[in-house]
Amino acid sequence: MEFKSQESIAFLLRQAFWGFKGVMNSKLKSLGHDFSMEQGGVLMRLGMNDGLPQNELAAFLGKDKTTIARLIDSMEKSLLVIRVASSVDKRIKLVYRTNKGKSVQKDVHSCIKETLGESLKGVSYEDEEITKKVLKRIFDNLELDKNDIGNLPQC
Amino acid sequence: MEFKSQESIAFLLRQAFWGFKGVMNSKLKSLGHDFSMEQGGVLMRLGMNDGLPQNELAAFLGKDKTTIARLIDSMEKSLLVIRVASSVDKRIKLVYRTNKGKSVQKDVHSCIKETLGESLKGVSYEDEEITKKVLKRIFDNLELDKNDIGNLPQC
DNA sequence: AATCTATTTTTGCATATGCAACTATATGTT
DNA sequence: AACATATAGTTGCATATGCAAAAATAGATT
Repeated sequence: MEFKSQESIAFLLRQAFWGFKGVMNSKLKSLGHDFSMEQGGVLMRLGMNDGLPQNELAAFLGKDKTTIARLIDSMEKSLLVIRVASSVDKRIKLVYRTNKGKSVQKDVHSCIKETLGESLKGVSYEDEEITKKVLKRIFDNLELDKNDIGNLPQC
Repeated sequence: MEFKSQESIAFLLRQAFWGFKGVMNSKLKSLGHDFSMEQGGVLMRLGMNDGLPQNELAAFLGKDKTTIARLIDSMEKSLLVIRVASSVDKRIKLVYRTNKGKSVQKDVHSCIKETLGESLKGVSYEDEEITKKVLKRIFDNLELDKNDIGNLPQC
C-alpha cells in the first residue's frame, strides 16, 4: 500500500497555510505595510485585549516566547506597540498597541477578511464548519502529544 | 458584528500547521535527526521521483526557489542528497537522494504516518475527506489570486 | 554569428522561528 | 532572613523563508 504524501492532510495543510500567508503578505505589502501576517496576528490579538504579557501572546499564537519577544522588538521599533512593565510584577511586560498600531490593525483586519473570502470561494458553510472542527481537533490532539514528550512512541 | 480571528479558518489553519510541524520536528529529533520537516518533505518528494530539478521541487512544495536552493545546500552538506548537472541543459541541477537519504526518508515516512494518526484521532473518515477537499480548494483559490497580482483588490 | 529574451540557479539582504542557556524577579520552605 | 524553586523575558545560535538582483545557460530572431 503506497503512501502518497501529497494527498495527506499534513501536506494539504502546509500548502493551504503557506498559500494563505503568501497572499496576506502580498496584500499587506500592496497597502504599504512592510511587516508580515505574524505581526498582524499580534495586533489582532491585542485588539481583543490590549496590554497582554508576551507570555500570553505566545500561548495564544502558538509560538515560542523568543519568537514573540523578537516580534515585539521589531513592532516596537516600527512604533506599532509599546512594552510597559507591570507594576505588580516587574518580570512581566505588558504589550499595548499604539495609535498607529490600532490604525494598522484595521488594515490587517480587512486583509484577513478579504483573503478569507477569496480562499473559501465555492466552499459550503457546512464544509467550512466541518473543516474548522477537524483543524481544532488536530491541534488539540497534537498539543496532548507534545505534553507526552519524554515517552515519545518509537516512530 | 464582531470578527473573532481565533475562530477563523486562517487562525485554525496556522495552529494546526505549526502544531504538526512542531510534533514532527520533536519526533525527528528524538530519532537523532537534526533536520526539520521541510528537509523531510524534499526526501519524500524525491522518493516518488528521484532526480528532480530544484525548480520542480519548489513548485511541488509551494516554496520559493531560493528556499529550496538553500534547503538543498544543507541537505547536500549532511550528505542526504547530491546535485547533478543535467547533461542536456547545464542550467538544470538534478537532485538525487544518497543512500543515506533513502534510509533517512524511511524514518521521515514513519514519522509522518505516526503524527498523522495521532492528529486525526477521533476524526471520521468522511470529515477527513471533506477537510482535504476544502484545504485543496483554499490552496487553488489562493493560487489563482496570486496570479492576479498587479490588480490586487483594495483590501 | 550576434543579439535579445527566457529559464534555472545562486547571492545579498531581511524577517520569522525555536532550542538552550541566561538574567531578573517572585514565591515558597526552612 | 536565607535558600531553593518557579516564572517572564532576553540573548546566542541555528534553520527556514522570500524578494530583488545577479550569473549562467538555452533558445529564438535578425
